Amino acid sequence: MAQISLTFPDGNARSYDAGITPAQVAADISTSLAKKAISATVDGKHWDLQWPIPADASIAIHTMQDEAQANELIRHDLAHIMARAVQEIWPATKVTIGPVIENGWYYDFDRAEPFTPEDLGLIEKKMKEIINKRDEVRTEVWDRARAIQYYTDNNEPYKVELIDAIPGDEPLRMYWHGDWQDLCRGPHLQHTGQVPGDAFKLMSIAGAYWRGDSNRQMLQRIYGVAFTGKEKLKAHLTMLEEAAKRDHRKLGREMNLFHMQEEAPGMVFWHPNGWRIYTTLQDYMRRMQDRNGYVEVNTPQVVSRKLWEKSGHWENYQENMFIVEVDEDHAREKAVNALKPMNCPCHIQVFNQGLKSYRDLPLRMAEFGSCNRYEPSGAMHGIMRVRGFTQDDGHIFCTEDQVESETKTFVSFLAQVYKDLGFEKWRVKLSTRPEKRVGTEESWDKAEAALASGIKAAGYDFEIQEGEGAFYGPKLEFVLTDAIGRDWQCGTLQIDPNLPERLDASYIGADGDKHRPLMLHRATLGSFERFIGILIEEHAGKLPFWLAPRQVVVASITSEADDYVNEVVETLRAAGVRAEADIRNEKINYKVREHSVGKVPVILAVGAREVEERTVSVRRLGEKETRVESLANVTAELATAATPPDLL
RNA sequence: GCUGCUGUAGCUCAGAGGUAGAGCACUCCCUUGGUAAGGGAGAGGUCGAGAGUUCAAUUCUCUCCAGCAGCACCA
Repeated sequence: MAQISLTFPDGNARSYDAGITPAQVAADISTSLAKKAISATVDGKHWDLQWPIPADASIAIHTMQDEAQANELIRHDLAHIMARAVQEIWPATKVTIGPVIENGWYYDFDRAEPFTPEDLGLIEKKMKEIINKRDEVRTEVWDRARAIQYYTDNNEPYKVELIDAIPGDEPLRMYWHGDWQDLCRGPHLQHTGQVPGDAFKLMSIAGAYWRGDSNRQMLQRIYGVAFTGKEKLKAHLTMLEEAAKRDHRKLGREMNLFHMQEEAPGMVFWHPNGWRIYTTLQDYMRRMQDRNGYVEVNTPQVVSRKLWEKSGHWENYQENMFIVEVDEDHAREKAVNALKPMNCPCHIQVFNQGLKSYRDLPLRMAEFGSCNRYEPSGAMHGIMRVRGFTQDDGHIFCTEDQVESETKTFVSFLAQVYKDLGFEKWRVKLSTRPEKRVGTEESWDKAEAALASGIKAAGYDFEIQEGEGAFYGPKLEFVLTDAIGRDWQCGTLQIDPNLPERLDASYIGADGDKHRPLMLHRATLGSFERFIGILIEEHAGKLPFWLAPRQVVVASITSEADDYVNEVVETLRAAGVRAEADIRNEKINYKVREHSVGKVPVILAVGAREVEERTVSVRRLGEKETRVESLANVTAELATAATPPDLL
């Protein structure tokens, strides 16, 4: 038997027979480790204790203390245990796939009857039974023909299809949890009893397309969460409850920011408080863009079909457009228009007026552009995904050589904006060439490289989303996360050589000839609607003072202070602070509670003492203590806090 | 758009085949109270829309609309 050398994390190496399993290695080290071992990492790969190690390798044995590996195994085993439970309860159910995801797993089933919420309880109970049985987990490697035959015999067509889709003809790994079998890459635990029976929970049932293809069968997906211990599960569930309180839809109501109603699905009715945030943000963005060399324009909402035909949207985007037909009786001729779903074609129209010189490039054109898109009904989400929205849009007309430096400039600009708005964590994704695309490989190489080096030059890292680019060019996505961890693309930067071509944009070069500019689509916030939604969730409604729609409430403690309250409000307003009086006949406790719930950052309470001393009692949102300050000091302090960061 | 669920007062929700309730919010009165809900009274609803079954439907059935979760979509 050949010998192999295994190197442990501490640097020591031991010699074993080739084909030894990590379970045997653990047993060789100590009986206690053999008991506690759950898996191994062999040459960087997560390795089942039962898999033989063929050659020299590095090895680390894992126990439940290794959170990452333990979670993966627990969740993966639970996926199998859940599928087994479902098939034991409803034997006609067909199984498909069940991967580990963040915090848990899901498994997709094909079953005629829909699962009900009550079924989740049944399944959980059955899962606990399986865990208590401590059934052995076994694995074998089968050749494809045998596996296909097996699944055909067992009437599991989805598994057959999965095998067919696995490239090459390498053998397949099979796993058993007791008598229940699944096709699986592994690794897994050694018996079902290793899964903590009190640290998982089935969360929800939802539809999901087989293989993510909306033309195919809709399956039923069950989601679960699982952790290494029940305290961790509890902490996770508590976190979800807390996150729900930050939901912008809930806070939007509580802070009286906006509403939406049935008659205008996907459209926002902004209330005074919400609109205050919106305009404050817009004023800030306008100043920032002015300072960064943008020229601002404004273009029409309703544009003839003819332009959309030229731009290609009529052909490729029509189902997402609001088509506007003018009534024949009132129009000279029947005209078909569409509400603009994006601003780019209009910006090219502005660019195309008059001759442009290479000296004009890069030309940074911005618009707070209102767009309307007929989004699929199921896609809408509060104000984060809507049908009517305003982008902080901009298009940079430039040459190929300018792309990298424009990218760098834009990323730095965006980073400053996000920082000013209180976002520490955001991610950049680079989406590369998709399968269906236009343009040469060479131009894609250049474009992708220009974006990549532009981000690096600005000092940021990025992830790559293979094949996720637009058909005309690669793009950057700047992603923020909402209260419950869903990603939202906010900023974007896309290289587009296509639209300038279609709409015949050109400039005169140094050589006196006409040239085609490139167009960079870019947005920093993305849309005011989505960004404000994210902003609310990020700050749990407690916006930075300068952005807060209501900044200060001056509340009287007794009616004798009413005149002074009004004077304080006047003083603050004169200093540029959004202040309002609350001289209602209510107790100070009541007023403090109400304005705290309404997320007003500062409450100034005044009673007889403050009137006498010309002071105010300052209470900041989220703080218990109050302090008494002179009116002059507080006014100066709040005036500074109310100043947008770019004006400080 | 697809699967499932939901729709009752401004908000959060209860309710039953016989015509609707609570708490908070709102209005008025009493209370002038020192930092997260003082007390009392009052007003408020075509029970998402339409059709069907029934002596009778807000309740049961169907269709539509909207929302929620997930999937798909997001040049």
